[in-house]
Amino acid sequence: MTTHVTRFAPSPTGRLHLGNARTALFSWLLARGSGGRFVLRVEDTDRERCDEAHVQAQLEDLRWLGIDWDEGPDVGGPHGPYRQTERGEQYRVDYNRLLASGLAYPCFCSDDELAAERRAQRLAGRPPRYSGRCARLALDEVERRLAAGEAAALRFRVPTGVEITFDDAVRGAQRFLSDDIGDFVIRRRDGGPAFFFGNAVDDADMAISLVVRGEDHLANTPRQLLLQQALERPEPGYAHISLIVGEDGSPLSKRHGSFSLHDLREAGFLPLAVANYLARLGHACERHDLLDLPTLAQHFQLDRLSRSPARHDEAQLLHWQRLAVAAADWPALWAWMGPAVHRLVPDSDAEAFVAAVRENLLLPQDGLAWAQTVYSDPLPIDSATRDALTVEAGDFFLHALRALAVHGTDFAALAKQTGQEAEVRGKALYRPLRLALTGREHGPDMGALLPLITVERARRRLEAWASAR
RNA sequence: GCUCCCAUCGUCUAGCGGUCUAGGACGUCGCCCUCUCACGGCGAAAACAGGGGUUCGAGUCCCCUUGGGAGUACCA
Repeated sequence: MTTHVTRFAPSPTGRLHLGNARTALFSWLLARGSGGRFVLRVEDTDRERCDEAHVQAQLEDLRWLGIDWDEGPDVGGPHGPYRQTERGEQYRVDYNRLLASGLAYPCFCSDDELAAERRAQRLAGRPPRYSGRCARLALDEVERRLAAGEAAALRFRVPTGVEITFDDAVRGAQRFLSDDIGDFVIRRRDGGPAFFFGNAVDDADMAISLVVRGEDHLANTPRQLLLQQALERPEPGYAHISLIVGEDGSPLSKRHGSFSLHDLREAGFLPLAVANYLARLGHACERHDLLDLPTLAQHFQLDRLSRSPARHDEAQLLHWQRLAVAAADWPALWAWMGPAVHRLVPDSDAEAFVAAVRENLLLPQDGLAWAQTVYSDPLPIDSATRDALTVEAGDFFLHALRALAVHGTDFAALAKQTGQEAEVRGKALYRPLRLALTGREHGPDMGALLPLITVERARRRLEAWASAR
């Protein structure tokens, strides 16, 4: 098996999106599954939108998911620094090389001029590409303007009539024409590296063997290949994975609900559930059971990645969540349920409470609801519950009360005696008991629940019903 | 506009010219188990976007149409 050195290069402009998280996970899975390395690089060149808080938040999101890295801004490594804003030294060398060989040239065009140019091209039915105006400037004019302190960006001189081909690891052979690509900016007017440049140069410098990224970068790849060739740098392999779309097939966006990793976490999804879900979105995993990350990595295959966009599906996420909850141990679930539950449930009941309700939980809020059901005193009776019970025989709860006095929280014994005295069985026996004791028609095993409810609360609940008739 | 990518059950997908009366998972719906729900077991409904080719033979190869998506930025 090929050893993959992969990377994840987020731009810290906000929280980690579900799609980015999947890209990160796939990259990590490939590196770990092949015994390779995984590098984290921060592409923080957009000074307007990037900030340190976002960097920390994204690293935190990644760690939460279970992803770790061998090299990165916080752990260092042989190819650092791992923040693009700190790589000015590295970039300077390459800019000078390109300048010296005439492969790059300063561009003095203003944003307005550029916009006008594009508009005119569009109107004329031509593709909006840089005209190359500054590419033809006389050398002495360039020097004069530079000397006069005029701000200039740096553009890469794209060769004409060249065919750029590469073999995408998921999409196969790709072919692009250099004539379709306009000269693009590699250094911004403010001196910062433009995406195509920093991204391509860093991938080469950090010895990345496989760039895993969203399909939206597919058409960008020839630009980066051109740059790497011009700089005589090694070309990494590329794997362009399909994007995640919303349930309606349109690109994921705010209107589809919460889709940052952080939002999912806040909602109470377990990291293992999210990882298992993501690892199967657009990837045909032969295993259908809940897998830990190392095992997931073992079963992750590049050639089983789908080429078509994958829809986010809440039902599938919930499925993995169910399995993840079932697999978690009780202290984990207890912590997961959170302070609201901890306030209601006495510490001494914690383990028993989790054991009783765990099969009825999908999210922490479900735990809260059960805590309220068990520990509220008195238990509020809603009209639906009242209506559901009107059909029951009058003395039923008196019998139940007597049985409770004799058997305490032994639900099996309590039910048996109540059934005998009230002369009911099956559903006619268990339903009203459950309804009166919990206020709900469905729920955890009563044998486990009743000891938590305690004899005292159970008696008050039954009395309320006995006197209500 | 131009360039590129994509197209199998509702969803994620298997399928890499014959073994496909198209398989699995989730979801849905039955039945069983059961004090309820869930779990588990059994079963059902459910798809090759359309049209042309190529071929003895096409879900699988080619073209067109349609429908999605991306890029064409001094955003990544």
